[in-house]
Amino acid sequence: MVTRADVARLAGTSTAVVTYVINNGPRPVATQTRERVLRAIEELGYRPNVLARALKAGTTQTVGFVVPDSRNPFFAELAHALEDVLFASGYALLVSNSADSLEREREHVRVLLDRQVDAVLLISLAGAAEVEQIIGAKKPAIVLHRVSGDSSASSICIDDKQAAFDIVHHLRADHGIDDIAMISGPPGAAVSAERERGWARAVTGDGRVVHETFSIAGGHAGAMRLLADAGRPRAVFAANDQQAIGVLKAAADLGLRVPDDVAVAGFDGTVESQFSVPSLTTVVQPSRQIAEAAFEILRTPQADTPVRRMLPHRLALRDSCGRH
Amino acid sequence: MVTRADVARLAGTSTAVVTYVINNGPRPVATQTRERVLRAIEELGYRPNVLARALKAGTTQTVGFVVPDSRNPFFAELAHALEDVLFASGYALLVSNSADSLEREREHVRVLLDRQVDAVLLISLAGAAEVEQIIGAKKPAIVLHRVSGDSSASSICIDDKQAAFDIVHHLRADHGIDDIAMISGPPGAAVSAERERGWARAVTGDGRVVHETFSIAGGHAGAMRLLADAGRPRAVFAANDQQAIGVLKAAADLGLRVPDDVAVAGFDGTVESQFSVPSLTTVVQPSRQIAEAAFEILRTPQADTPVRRMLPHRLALRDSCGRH
DNA sequence: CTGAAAGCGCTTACAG
DNA sequence: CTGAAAGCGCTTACAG
Repeated sequence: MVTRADVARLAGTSTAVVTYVINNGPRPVATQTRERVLRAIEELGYRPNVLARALKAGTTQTVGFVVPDSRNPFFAELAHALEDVLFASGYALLVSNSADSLEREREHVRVLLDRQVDAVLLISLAGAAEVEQIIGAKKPAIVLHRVSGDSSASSICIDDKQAAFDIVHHLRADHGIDDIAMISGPPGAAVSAERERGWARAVTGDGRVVHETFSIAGGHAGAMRLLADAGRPRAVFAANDQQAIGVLKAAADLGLRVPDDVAVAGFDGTVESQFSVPSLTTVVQPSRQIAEAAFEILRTPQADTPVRRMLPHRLALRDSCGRH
Repeated sequence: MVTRADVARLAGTSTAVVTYVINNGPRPVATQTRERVLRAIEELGYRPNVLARALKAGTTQTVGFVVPDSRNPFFAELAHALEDVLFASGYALLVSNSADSLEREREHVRVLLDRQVDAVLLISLAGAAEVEQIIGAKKPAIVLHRVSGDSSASSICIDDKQAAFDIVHHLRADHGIDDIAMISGPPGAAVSAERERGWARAVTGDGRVVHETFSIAGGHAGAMRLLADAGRPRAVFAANDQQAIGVLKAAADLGLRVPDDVAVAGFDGTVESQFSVPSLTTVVQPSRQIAEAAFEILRTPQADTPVRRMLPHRLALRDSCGRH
């Protein structure tokens, strides 16, 4: 392995000068010397050891991202957007799966901190208590969903409650459907709680809720229960697109037509929602902007007060509700 | 930040002993001393700096994984399985997206090597030429698809050609469909070339191929072209599940029934293939075993000869071909 | 069984 | 503008 010392030797300078050339500072280097160093780097095929730099400089240019399940297309889109934004600035992203276990979430945060990440992004299963761990380690914590008022973490989110209200209200007001059930996330899940509130407000308290995991299988199971009996609802609102896709499948299994027999709406706006059969009416979260906002926050030296950003959502009205 | 020196001071020992306790070696430590060290660690809430360890020990316990697109559910499943397997042994996974650009693929490999990953896993867009770069850096390279005979990389794959043959032959032999078109990947894509050969052998050379990106949109676009005209094929085999889901959507858009008007088969065996409407007949790749095999290879000190593992595939026969 | 010391590959004041 | 030297937080021969 070629090191800075090898380059310095070949260029006939000190290692400090090699560093100055590579980092364009903090001291100036004579043009001639710079040329020699550059040539030596070229000749040896030298590449700096990022680790050693990190140890000394105190920044790893690495960000951690803990999600419940990286296979969920929405989280995959978020992670992809983050990676893209970060890579452009020389950062890398370490993604961890909490697998719906609070214990694992905590462990992953710890491991990420051990690895000296510069910041931790988090989709927390519960109230984001691990955030204090991150703050304690003097690293920025950014939660990518709604947090309760007193958390010391920054957060980026859309208005989940309002968005849920909007889409459910659309079913009522524009399609005249009153009987709207909801498939929510696991009891206590931070992400779905607000969406449930928005739904409840829109249906003015009437309607069944079932709690399922945030997966296609969860949505399918929930829908099989909701739609099997005669008193089935005229519409189902699911807390995420994965569940909604499971609902579409359950309807097909039961021989029900969507949207004629039952209308379906999801939440997230993943690519697959555009191509499901039928295409899915859903709330679109601006994943790219969320990623960009996260990067912006973690780049700017933080004051003591956490940053809170609420981004706009939009509705995608498609075939699963009748397309208008 | 608490360091080993702080622990040593509080425990009244040298930093070496602290290391011996933490690493359980390589030197023995008296029980009493160990107790004192453990207590000091506890009291200070000390956590080792993984970076510093990596610099000295020469291993980062980090593995890189370069994929064309981490949002593709199959790659997401692979990455997830890898992360799971790796995490259990204290490793972390760094996922990068080559975004269908050979240049980006190369750049990502370089960046991963700069970050001193212990090994690079790769789904290569082309012939895996970057592999030599990795080998040159004296790191294990493991390609997660078929490689040509002379590569010095290890590889793990299924028999793509045979698998493609099997599923296409099933359509012919068991469903009596002769007119089977294929939607393949972009021209020259390493992953789809073998699948194309298997299809060609099964249809005995007859049938149209169109080349599209490995996405739902790609499959949709390809199918719109194939299925729009009167002389449309009776079945479409897509090079991956994403494309196949796009085909299902295109059929629905055109008012064609699947499988009555057109049968559809995919490749990969992602979770979404089980829940599409109709459910998708596909080749199932054993993602978990691929991940486990990869970890096994990178753990075992490599001989000079690359390891080649061919894992078994299976067919999932579902509604999109008539379910038998 | 334990400690003092060198060193992993960098960066950065400090002199000159 | 450049170099010698200390140090980031660890690990590991080498003595004792």
